[in-house]
Amino acid sequence: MTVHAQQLEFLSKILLSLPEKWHGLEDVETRYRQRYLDLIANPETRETFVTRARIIASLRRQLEARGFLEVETPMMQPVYGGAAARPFVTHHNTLDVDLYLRIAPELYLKRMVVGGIDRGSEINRNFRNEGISTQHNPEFTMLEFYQAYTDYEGLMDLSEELLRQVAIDATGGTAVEFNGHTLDFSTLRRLTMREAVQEYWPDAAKPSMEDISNPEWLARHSDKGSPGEALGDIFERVAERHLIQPTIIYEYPVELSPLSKQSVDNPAMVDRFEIYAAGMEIGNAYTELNDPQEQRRRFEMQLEMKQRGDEEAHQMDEDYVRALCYAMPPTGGEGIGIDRLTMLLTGNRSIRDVILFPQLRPEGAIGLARTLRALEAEPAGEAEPAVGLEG
RNA sequence: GACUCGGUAGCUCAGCCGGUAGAGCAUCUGACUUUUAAUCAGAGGGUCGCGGGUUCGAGCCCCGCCCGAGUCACCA
Repeated sequence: MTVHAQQLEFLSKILLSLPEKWHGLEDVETRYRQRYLDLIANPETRETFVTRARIIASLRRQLEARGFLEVETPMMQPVYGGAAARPFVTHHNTLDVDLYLRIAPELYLKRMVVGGIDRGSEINRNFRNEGISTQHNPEFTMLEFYQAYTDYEGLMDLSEELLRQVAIDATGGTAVEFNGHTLDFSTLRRLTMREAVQEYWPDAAKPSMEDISNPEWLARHSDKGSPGEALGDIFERVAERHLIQPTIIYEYPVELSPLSKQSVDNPAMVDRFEIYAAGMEIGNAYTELNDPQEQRRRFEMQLEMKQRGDEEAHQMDEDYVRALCYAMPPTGGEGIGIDRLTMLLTGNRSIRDVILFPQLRPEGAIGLARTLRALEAEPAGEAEPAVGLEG
């Protein structure tokens, strides 16, 4: 084919050479630091972010169809809460107050429920001032949704429906390849935390369910201060990494769950579950504690833990307790980590591969000024090809 | 924070026993005119992550540091 060009217009300058086409850009540091090059050179990177958008759109569509109102709550909070994590601190000059970047939107979304918005959701960033790993970025995206007049069992069913459909919308089916495993999102297996400890106990001599409820047995197998914390500790060490297929783990110890409602038949446990897949926690849900007096006691328990040196213990949130005093209906609430879910549905093993611009250590001087000056110093005839070719 | 691995041209990488820094692609120039990474010829392109040390001589050996990845710890 021959093109008879009558005019040629340059749209933009390109001053640095692009990565090679055949191998693409493989250096992971460059891929993260200069994501624009990664997107240009590696089509599969672009595809990951297209899929990420489909995942979020699917969740939005499904929640909207069920009557959830999408809202936005503060990212800058005078009191941080809703999770156990160290926060980032910033300062507002005019008000002269320190504010925390939120570690979770939970307490505001439940204030919303108190106000009569019975179904509400939020998809946005949380910030946690903690380690960076293949599963942790300091800012990450969380879907949280709250539904009045349901409980954690209702949320188990809802979670199953949401995840099955989001897998279909993102990948075309419910079977997803991840790290050598085929994950089946058509159903969620349900196990109690104690059942999981028993099932994945490493020795042939498995503990009985009575053992796993026995404070002495728990104390023997963990150095944590309370039976509940010990159970959580043992579960994480024994079972968590084996939870490859999407699984619901339920019945959590009350010590680990200051915002969850206690089980009717066992006050040591709360009506809470987490969703695991590929050995990762991707969701967390519970029947919300809606008794203001009990909530105040739980916060006080957290304050004691803080005084004993637990940096991640919950702060007292007086206004939240005040809100509960106006009555929060029985409510179920859930959070799903969008980044980790995207990892699973796109086959990426690092959270950095599903966050467009992940957090990295500062790069230091780039030294581009000299390069640009050198290019400018070149003779105009070489640097600027003729424009306006006549055919 | 600990351990392991890595950092050489724009990109992907090689570099032996310590002896003049290489290839392919990309870029530029010329030729060619058959689109599906890869036609031919030629040219330009390097603070071998940074700093010290050993040595006649260090990309290579030693020490320190920086950056990254992975594993572990942490992240209930």
